[in-house]
Amino acid sequence: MTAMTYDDFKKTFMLSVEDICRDICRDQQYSIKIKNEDVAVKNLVIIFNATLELSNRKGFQAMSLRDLSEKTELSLGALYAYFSSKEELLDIIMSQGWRIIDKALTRQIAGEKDIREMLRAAIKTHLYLSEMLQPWFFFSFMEAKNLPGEQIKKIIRSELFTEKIFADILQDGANKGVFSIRKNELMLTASLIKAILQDWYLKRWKYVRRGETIDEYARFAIGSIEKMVLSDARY
Amino acid sequence: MTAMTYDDFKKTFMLSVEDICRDICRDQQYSIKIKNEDVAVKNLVIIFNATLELSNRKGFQAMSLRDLSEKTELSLGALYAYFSSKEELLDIIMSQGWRIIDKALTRQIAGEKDIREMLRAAIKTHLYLSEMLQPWFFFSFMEAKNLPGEQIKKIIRSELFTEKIFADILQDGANKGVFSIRKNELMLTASLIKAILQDWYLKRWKYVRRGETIDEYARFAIGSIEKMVLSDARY
DNA sequence: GTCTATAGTGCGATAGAC
DNA sequence: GTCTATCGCACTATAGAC
Repeated sequence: MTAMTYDDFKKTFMLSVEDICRDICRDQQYSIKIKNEDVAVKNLVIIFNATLELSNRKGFQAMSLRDLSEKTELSLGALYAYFSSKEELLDIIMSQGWRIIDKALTRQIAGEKDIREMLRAAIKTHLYLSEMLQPWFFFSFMEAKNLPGEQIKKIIRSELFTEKIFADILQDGANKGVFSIRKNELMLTASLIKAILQDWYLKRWKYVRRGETIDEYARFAIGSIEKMVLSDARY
Repeated sequence: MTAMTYDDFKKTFMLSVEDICRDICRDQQYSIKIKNEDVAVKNLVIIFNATLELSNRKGFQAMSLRDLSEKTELSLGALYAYFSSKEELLDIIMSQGWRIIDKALTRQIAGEKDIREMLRAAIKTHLYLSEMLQPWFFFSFMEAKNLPGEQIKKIIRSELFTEKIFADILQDGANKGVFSIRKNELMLTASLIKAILQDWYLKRWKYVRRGETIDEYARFAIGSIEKMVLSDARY
């Protein structure tokens, strides 16, 4: 587990986007009018990718359906067979991301006994997941404030949930004497870890430009975080 | 210097927004039609604050001039006496932020001799500046990708410049044996410091909700960063 | 200097042919 | 299932009264 790389992660957790799109097609709550599932899935994948790319370049609001029509090579009318409004498109994309995250985390077994390994595994899982879904993570961070109230609550809950995972590991480690963290700095430390993990998908352009890989970043992040939290008795 | 608090910083570097607006009024490159400077400055302050507030809630693109008109209690026609287009408004707001940052950094004397104090001063200066201009920093991060090419380049240059400041301090400290940083991890460490500083203005809602102050955050950030970079010989 | 009224544009969304 | 053509609306921006 310790030596898990991004490639290992992808092999284990890779969920084909097609499968997720198939789920969405069958979901009664959306109004996808296409009956032929293969056609629907194929085009949904195209639409999602195009939406993320256009939105991440100029913002979802600023992306017109005419832009999307051009990029997907589907007419305006055809697009409306896949969603009933631009807002529903946003909704489907958000739910698609949550579905993948849920599935990935469900498959992730919290089987680590050693607290230090638990922290490492949590860091890697979060980094690798955000790498796999980088456009979606970037999108949901950037568009968060424009989203309808229900979506924004989900994002905040997710932010706090992730933080809680780290806070619990830190607390556990502190109790066992493995970590040394001031009592009133527990949440701050968890936030700081989150900030480090988030930087990878928010500033990906910078890291890619320097030729840094996700595995190098994970290694560096783990090393830095351990320097902060491991008790000095480690030597 | 070490014990500088946010209040000290504000007293030393506080630049009245009014003064910056006065600068902007006199700037020939903008087409502000109001001749009475006092009226112009007063309303510009109102317009800037309203724009930042509305944009940070729902995005600049999504904010209509009707929204802005309502919030500022100025009519649509009146607004156009202060800028010639929505894009120019964006331009003026960006330039207003840069002006304040330039002035603040110019006043900041890099008088520290001790390398450890230099790192602390740099961290505090960046945190305090982003606290003073939090809505602007948040705005320019969130709207960066929607901005015209010239503005986006300026933001990227600023990101890399800040990072370079930290990289130089780290390199200097490493040469002197005060810091212990692997050679190939210098830029990663600088990026990590930036990420920690950035989290304060990006997730301000979270920290404020928990009742954490900027001074506590600064203290915690300095402690954490020093744990990562100080060589073990410090004890 | 600020207002109201409106011109002109491009958007999201729909209708109906194929 | 996909297309073209078009409706109605809300936006940015302007004109002209006060």
